[in-house]
Amino acid sequence: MSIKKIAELSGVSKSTVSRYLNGGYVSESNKSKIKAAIEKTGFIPSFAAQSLRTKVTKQIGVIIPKLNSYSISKMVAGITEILNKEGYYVVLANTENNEDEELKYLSLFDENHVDGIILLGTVITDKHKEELNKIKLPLVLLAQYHDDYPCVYFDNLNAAKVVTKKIIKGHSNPGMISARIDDISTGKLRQMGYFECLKEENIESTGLVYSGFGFEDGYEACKRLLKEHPEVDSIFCSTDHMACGAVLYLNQIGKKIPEDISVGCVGGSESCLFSNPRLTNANLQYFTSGNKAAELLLSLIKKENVNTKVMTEFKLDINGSTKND
Amino acid sequence: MSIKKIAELSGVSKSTVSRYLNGGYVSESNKSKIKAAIEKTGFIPSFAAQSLRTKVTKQIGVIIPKLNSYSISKMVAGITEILNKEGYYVVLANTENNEDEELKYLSLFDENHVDGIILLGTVITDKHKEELNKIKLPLVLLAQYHDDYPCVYFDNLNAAKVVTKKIIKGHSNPGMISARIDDISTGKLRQMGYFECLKEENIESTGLVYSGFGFEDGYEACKRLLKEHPEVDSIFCSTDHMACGAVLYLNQIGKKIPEDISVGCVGGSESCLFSNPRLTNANLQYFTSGNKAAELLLSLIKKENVNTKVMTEFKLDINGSTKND
DNA sequence: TTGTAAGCGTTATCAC
DNA sequence: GTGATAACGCTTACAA
Repeated sequence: MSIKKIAELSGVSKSTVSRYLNGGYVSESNKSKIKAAIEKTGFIPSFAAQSLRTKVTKQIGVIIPKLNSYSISKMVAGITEILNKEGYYVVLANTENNEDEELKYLSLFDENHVDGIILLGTVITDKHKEELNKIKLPLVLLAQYHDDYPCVYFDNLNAAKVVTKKIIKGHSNPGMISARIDDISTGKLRQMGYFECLKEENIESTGLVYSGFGFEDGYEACKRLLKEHPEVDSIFCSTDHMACGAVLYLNQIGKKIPEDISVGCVGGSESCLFSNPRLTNANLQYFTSGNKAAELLLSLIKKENVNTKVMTEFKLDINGSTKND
Repeated sequence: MSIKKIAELSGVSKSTVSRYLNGGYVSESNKSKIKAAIEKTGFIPSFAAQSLRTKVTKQIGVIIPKLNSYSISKMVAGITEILNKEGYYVVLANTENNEDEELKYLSLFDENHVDGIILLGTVITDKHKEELNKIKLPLVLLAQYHDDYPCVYFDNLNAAKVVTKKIIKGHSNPGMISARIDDISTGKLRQMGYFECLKEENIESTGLVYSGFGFEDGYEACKRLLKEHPEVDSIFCSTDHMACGAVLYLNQIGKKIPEDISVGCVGGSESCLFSNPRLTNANLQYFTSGNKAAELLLSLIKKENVNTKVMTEFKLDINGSTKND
């Protein structure tokens, strides 16, 4: 089925059908003839022919490092929500944390395959920069800040600060379970937030231990923290998964949360609800950030003049793991 | 940049470049000239022109009801793993549980936009069947069984049966928290599995309550179950989220798991690990099922003669919420 | 308001 | 082995 067939069926020329499809001048009588023919045949214009001709694909490339985490799923969901609503298709490239794959898709997408690109949460290496600078298409970085490119990112520092402030209420020996600081967002910035808060409140940190991102890692880290600093009575964790592990350990050794020890984290995934008690956390609102990234990209595609550095807001979600004022 | 430019740069014709790209006859000397030109320019063939000409898009449409759940994320991850590896792009359509959207994407995709379609876990209505029967492209249903279409689905009944068998070890008053049975996979089949097991083991069910899918729902359902049947000493839950809620309630009222009461479920998401103790569950291996669906679709595209009804295997994951033999 | 014709960047056919 | 040339299905000047 093609525009040519529709033209024949309705007794007009190809161009008239094309004009009908694209909202150009068509007489009422022809309009109805064409409409009838299209409905009868279920005709849908060829995507390939359209984009070959117009250089518009109505597709957006979304490059993700992995699809297994709550946060990434939510961001992608937020992206698709906006994009599908606006008539765009989302082309998903899952790189499984493989930098070369990332670069491959970047250049693959750039060659008229899509109208814009969203690159999700990877470390931007020099190789990336080299490739990114070649990109001719509008591009948005999501979940990471970078001076040189449009981006949507989290307020990691303040999120950490606000949670820390909450967990130390009614406690005097704060501790932290931190992600490694070579991870800027999750490690460094959140740790900075913790220390900035303590400084403002004029309290010393009692102890800090490093931990991997997993639930188990948090469990082990908590054990270590309490062994080294048994007097710790509040724990701020870089991520929710770690915090869940910590809570499990505290439960197992009979600590009362939040009476004996309070816990808080940055994140906001479901795991915060599954823990007992529920975790006080700074909810990063991943879904919304996905929305924002999609909106920013659409603005760039439309060549609108917009702010290309978008920091998303977090929401302090107060639950049973911290004392009330 | 186009094949024509490359031809000029390397002093051959368009067709020779095309042949080079597609592995046809090209002399060694021309090969190296063309190779050099392509490398210098970073040329990538136009996706639109290729698919207009060949009718092959190297894109697969994946239609999902939502992207917010662990199971769907995992399945999509499994799909992208295989497809990206095979050089296909995944075009994701998120319908937000909207049936009309689903039908829209089905017909949109069918018109040469993609080479095949994976439709993920929705109820197949009559309207769906009407639309599905129109589809000319290869199509695979994932996470649901249907007589009329190729599909990859879970062994819900046996998964439930095996978990039930495990939780009743050392207990004599089984109870169940069940999803509503109008949901065939999650509700009906898993309930059937529970009862089939009890029948084989010659035990009566002490009590059954219905519950929504949420964590909270499981919590409330567990409360109800124990109120109506305080003697219940093992609980089988249709899903992991429900089970987590149940475990939380049991912890709160001071029941010892698994000594006083054992708990198990079908599912296998992270939440099973976050609960205390960890939940014995039938892991449905969502990721693998995504793999399988992608593989089946690729076989169909290649017109290979394969079995179009694929039941995936589950894995009994034994954890602290049930007694050992 | 409509139709003709050119062209988007490929691949496929065929003659050389 | 190679190069013209037509064709894929659409949009868009331009002419009518």
